[in-house]
Amino acid sequence: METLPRETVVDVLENRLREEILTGRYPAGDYLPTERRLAERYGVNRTTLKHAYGRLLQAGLLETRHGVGTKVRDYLRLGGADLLPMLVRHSPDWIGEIFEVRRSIGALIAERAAARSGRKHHEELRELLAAVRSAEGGDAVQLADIEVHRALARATGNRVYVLLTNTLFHAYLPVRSALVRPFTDPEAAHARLVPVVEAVVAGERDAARAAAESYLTATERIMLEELA
Amino acid sequence: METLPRETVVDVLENRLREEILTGRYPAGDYLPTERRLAERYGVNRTTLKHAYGRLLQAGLLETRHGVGTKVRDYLRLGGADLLPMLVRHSPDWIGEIFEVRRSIGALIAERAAARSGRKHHEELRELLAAVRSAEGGDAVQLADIEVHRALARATGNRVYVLLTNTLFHAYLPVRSALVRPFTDPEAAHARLVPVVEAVVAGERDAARAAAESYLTATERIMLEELA
DNA sequence: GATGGTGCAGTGGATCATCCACTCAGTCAC
DNA sequence: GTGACTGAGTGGATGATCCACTGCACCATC
Repeated sequence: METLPRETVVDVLENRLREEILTGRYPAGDYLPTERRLAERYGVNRTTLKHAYGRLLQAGLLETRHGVGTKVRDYLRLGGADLLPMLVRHSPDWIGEIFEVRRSIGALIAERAAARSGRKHHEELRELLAAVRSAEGGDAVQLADIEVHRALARATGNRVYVLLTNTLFHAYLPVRSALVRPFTDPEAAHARLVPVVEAVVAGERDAARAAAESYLTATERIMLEELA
Repeated sequence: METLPRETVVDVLENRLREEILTGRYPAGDYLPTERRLAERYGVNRTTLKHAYGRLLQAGLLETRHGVGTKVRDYLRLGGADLLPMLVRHSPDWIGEIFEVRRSIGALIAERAAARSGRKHHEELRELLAAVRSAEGGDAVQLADIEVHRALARATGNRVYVLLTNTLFHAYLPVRSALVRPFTDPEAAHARLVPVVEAVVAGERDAARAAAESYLTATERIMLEELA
């Protein structure tokens, strides 16, 4: 059973506003119209608008000052990686840059995991790797694959790598369905991952780094073919 | 002129709720009390509570289903790096892990910047480097230092590195004042950065990587002495 | 003319009461 | 059994209202 997310008014309004900001209709540094005016323009209640504002504020796109107004932040300069999902949704040319970073950090993680992981991690990695092979359907394989990468990040012993892995994964989310190609064949997906896990389990840092790099390069190539 | 942020009711409530979640009073997976009950418990209006909820929802700590309730997400497993600021505020032992990642990624950025940056970047780097030396006061030096790192990230030509740098910087923010030690002497701070910028400008990848690594290790050591 | 206080208009902050939409479990006719 | 229905409880959305804050024009004072 899957719970499908529903589009609330606030969701729609949030997306609309974000789009207007990202397209430059409301340029960075500019003040937005007043809440009362904007609410009227979009045909919603001011309270509703404020809920949408709250999210964009939390996301780092807006900046509010009581008694003055709300302005657009210079998000490209000051924003964090959590902006990526919305940036990708708005203009997919981010994907290439994300892939490059993913490749470098993935290699880093594999190396650290090889250096530091313990028996518990190794067992978990092997289990999750097996799950990739037995998953059915590209979607399930892709998710199983992601679980392996999460486990690799955990195996570094550094929780920040887990969060970073999630951040980069979230960045793919908006276009995930378009990136399912490398995972249509469970056997192939499994085979590509094996060298990485084996090198990590064997504790061979350089091999792990190299294996991760070539794994990521390979899947990346297949994905980009699809997008092109 | 500096605009000091004021604590609104929503701010206070948000922090309070976040703290209760991070301390495990409301464990991951559990449903929170209903909005009406919680609002009453904290002595605020339900609308106000919803504003606070909105932010925590956006931050990935909560998950709401219409007609059912609001539950705590498994943020440590599924959350992104944007959670770091609040995690650090709650338990500072994250700092060590953040430093390690910062070091690796900083080295990565320096290497890429050395490989790809152009004359424009070089000029900007030199200017910002000079600004470190002429800054007055630990706080200003620290900010000038950050600007150099932002510029290094921009010099990679990959915008994702800029966002990642910001994310890691945001993670320090809650304890920034405690990490000002390396920046009390502008000359010393400047001198530590020089090798990094010079290697990048010279286009020497390995030297840039090594210089960044040793720079980050050095500042990190000074910072950690302070915290201990 | 420069200074500093004051009032006002406009902004966002917070609340309240109320209704709508959704979910789920229990009920009941079939 | 099966399936439609109902009601209680949940979050979603609204509109009206008041509060707190900011910036500026104004003006008395010096």
